[in-house]
Amino acid sequence: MGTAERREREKIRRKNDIVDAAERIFFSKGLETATMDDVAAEAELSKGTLYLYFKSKEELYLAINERGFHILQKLFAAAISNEQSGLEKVRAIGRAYFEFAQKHADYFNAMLYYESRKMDVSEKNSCARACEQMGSETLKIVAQAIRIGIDDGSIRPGVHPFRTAVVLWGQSSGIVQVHSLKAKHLKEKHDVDPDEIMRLSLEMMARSLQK
Amino acid sequence: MGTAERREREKIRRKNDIVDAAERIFFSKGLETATMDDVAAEAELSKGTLYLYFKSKEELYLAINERGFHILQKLFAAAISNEQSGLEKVRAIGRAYFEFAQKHADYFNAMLYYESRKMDVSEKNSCARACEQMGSETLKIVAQAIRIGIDDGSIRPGVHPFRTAVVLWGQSSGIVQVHSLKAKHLKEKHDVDPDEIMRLSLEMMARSLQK
DNA sequence: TTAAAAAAATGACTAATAGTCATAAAGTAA
DNA sequence: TTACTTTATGACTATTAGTCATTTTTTTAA
Repeated sequence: MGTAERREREKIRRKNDIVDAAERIFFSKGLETATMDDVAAEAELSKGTLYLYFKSKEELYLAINERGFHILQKLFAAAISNEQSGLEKVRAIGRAYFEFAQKHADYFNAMLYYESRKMDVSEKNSCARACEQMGSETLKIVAQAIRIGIDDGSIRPGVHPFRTAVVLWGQSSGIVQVHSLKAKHLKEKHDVDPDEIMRLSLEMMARSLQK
Repeated sequence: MGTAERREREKIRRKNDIVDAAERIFFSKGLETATMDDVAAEAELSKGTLYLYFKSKEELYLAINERGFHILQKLFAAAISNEQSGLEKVRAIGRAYFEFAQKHADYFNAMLYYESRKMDVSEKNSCARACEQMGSETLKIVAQAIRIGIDDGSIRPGVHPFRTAVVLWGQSSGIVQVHSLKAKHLKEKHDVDPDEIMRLSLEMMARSLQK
């Protein structure tokens, strides 16, 4: 009889429902302000039960991060397939990342929150592993696009695909962070349009791959 | 009589001593793990007195950040004056930033911790203002170096100095963050030398300014 | 159907820690 | 010496992550 299997399915569904509730709470109250009691109430569960499914607040964060990474990966896959040349693929990935940060700002901020913290390797949480794995895959996607660009001549030869992918990823993260965290400041104090900064950054990154 | 003045001086010295103690505690225990009781003990003060000088843990963090910004600004000033062409000045600023992140990793991490958090404008703390002010000045230094580069021909005309400065700043932040937070991961999982990533990033940023 | 066993759920409880405040000590001025 | 001001204290409160003994529900098997 499939009792165990059914229970397994229900457990997964339940975890999903909890993450749904956690998102509603975390995204509306802010990651730090929201409490586990809030999440338990929103999920219509006792606190003890909540901890039965997620053994810490961090694990809940990470489950949300994992969802964010999934969205991002899909956007990247779509971006790549829509373009011909390698350079255009790389540009499209950059645009997709910027789009993600804007249209899925909640996920982006949640991911930013955790990415900017040193995570010990010892924390071998399954979500953490999944996120790390997806990060690596993303890098490989960019490196592959660069390789295609070198072959089709849209990217100058001599660039090291993987290392360059890491650089582009880091640079993009920084710009998107600036856009997300300093948009108001840039606009009000320096009369600079944050979207223009993102476009300019994309252009400059593309330029550094050409010639 | 200069009683009030002397008291003012002593208050500033005391605040400094507290920040010294806070650094020892925060830098050794980690920003989140360290407690205000720890800091009070290290400063040989009661907790109540500590709160007389800094009204929150965040204000202490910010006082540390302010010190970090000062160091960074001095490094930038030195970097600029050591180079001739505008492009070389910009490169030197980039190198100085990377150097700061490595040689003053504690300050860098403290700054990163707060920079990556949305700070409300309502929090009109004096240290927060000072940090913001220094951030703006730093951007102006970069923009000025770009202007010099356009004039002396080492940077292509047509770049908008201030916007480009913002882009370079954002990109550098991202790369330095990657270097700081993912160094181990890059080395172990991808066999990539983090320092090489920083050098490559500098080279690519410089390339995007030339031609 | 029922009793024993297993799994899931509960919420009162603990521990940790940021921040407060009534009280006391030290310093200043007359 | 006395009245007043500033500085210092640490016991106390409030909040919240995480635990655990107990209860409720579900499953299994006779």
